[in-house]
Amino acid sequence: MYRKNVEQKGKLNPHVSVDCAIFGFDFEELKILLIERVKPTEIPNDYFFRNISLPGNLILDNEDLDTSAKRVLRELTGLDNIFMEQFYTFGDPNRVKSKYDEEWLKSIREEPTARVITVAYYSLVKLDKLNLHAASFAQNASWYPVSKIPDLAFDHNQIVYKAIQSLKHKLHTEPIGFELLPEKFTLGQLQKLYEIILNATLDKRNFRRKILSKKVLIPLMEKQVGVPHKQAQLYSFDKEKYEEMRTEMVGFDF
Amino acid sequence: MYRKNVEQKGKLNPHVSVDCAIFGFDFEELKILLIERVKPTEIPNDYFFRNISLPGNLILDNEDLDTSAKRVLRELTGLDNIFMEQFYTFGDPNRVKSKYDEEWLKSIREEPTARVITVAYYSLVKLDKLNLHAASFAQNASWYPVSKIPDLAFDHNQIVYKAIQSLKHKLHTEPIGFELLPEKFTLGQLQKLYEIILNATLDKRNFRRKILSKKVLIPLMEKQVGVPHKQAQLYSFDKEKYEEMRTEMVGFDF
DNA sequence: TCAAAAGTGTTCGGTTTACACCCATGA
DNA sequence: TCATGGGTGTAAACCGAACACTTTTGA
Repeated sequence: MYRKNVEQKGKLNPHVSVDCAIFGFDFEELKILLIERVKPTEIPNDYFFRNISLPGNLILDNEDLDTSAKRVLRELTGLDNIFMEQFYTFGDPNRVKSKYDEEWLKSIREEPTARVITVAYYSLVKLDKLNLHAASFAQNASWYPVSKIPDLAFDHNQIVYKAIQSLKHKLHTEPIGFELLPEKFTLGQLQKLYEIILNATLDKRNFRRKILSKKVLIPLMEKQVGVPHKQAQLYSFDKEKYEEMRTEMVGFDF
Repeated sequence: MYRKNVEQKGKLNPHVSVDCAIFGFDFEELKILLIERVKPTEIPNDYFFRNISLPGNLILDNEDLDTSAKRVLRELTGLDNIFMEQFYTFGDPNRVKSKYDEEWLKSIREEPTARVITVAYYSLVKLDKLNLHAASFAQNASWYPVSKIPDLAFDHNQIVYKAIQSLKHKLHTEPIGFELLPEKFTLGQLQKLYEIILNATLDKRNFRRKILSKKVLIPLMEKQVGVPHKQAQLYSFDKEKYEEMRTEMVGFDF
């Protein structure tokens, strides 16, 4: 059914796929969205096997790589306009690592033995925008803390590792943290996000000073409600202003 | 002949290529190595056309992407152990931009209309190690200043642009400048390299202080000779020490 | 009244910047 | 002797790091 769904939209290119490392932040941990497929197997005394992997798919033959990655995201999350960036391409001829991988490919691909290279993207989603029960939210997708990622199919553990590296690096140089937070957020939430992704503890006063000095946060006329402590000022990210500033100056460090 | 030469080594994968942006530095400018192929054409009154492009080739079917890029480099320059890094993958279905591109593909490819996505690498070579007259230095390859790059085949102008961006970025965060200089170099040469690649002027005293404070340059017992001014101290880059330091600390800025 | 996070300034030390003159060499 | 790049120190501005207490709220 999955295959059919895709084929309606064009001819699959059996040689190139995209895989997406989709990150979310729940104010506690950095999470990654993985899909699990269960398939009966012919191996005796082993009637099912689990195939946990990154969401991804073969590209369509008339489709740009970015478009393809966006499609994978939309099919899985129902979301458009998600922050997304290509970070690396994996092409080890031995990417298929186990008998399970082979079995799995046989069950979903027209050309299961074709060599496939995969272009990997990471993307950042605002969890509050995501409706996990949307009809479009297909398959057995679930969020895993990046600190507890299981054994994945193919070379996906390696891809996830590199995705996290790239994310960390990007967080140092561009204001992408906001992509993981709701439109309205507190400085405390932002700080926690930085601390968790960078795996460091930051000084509250210094962090606030630094972030506010960038002049890309808009303080809202609104405060947090329903928290058992002092209500924090809410801010939103001024993307337009940031884009302006970025074109003017070089090296806008975060 | 070119095709045959490659096919001896394995079966070509007609869907994926690698392209290499090879940079060199002659103490004056940053240069890039481009190849030019001239082919008779059937277009009336237009008996030849020029095809200037990045060196690149289809990958072999049993070959890793990095290996493939190394092969392209070795076939062209005769050099092994060159600094090399994958920076982006280009997969626009309309990468073939002109009638010339189509013609060219027809003359060299088994499947000239197949869609090809290309994994792009940049690499840095020490010009003094390169023997332009080596037998292995095939085809009409020549160095172009990056400030004067002609119209290239396919989407290669775009690839070059992104390669230069990546190189600049990398130069800020890692000591890759040494890869473009001879083993023994002066601080003046190093500074000039930074100034040219980053397109900025740097203060001599501050530059020296900063570079020397990293403690990865070994002052040699040797001075420049044959220059019509004071002879400069020669240095070499202590790669081992740098690797050590890098694993210990994070964020070794250049 | 308690727990939990919000909010707020100052000091210190290191880093970055700006800046100018004499030196050694080959032509 | 001239043109060319090599080599050097210091002061001021700036930036990052460290650090502690009061406030507001809901439970």
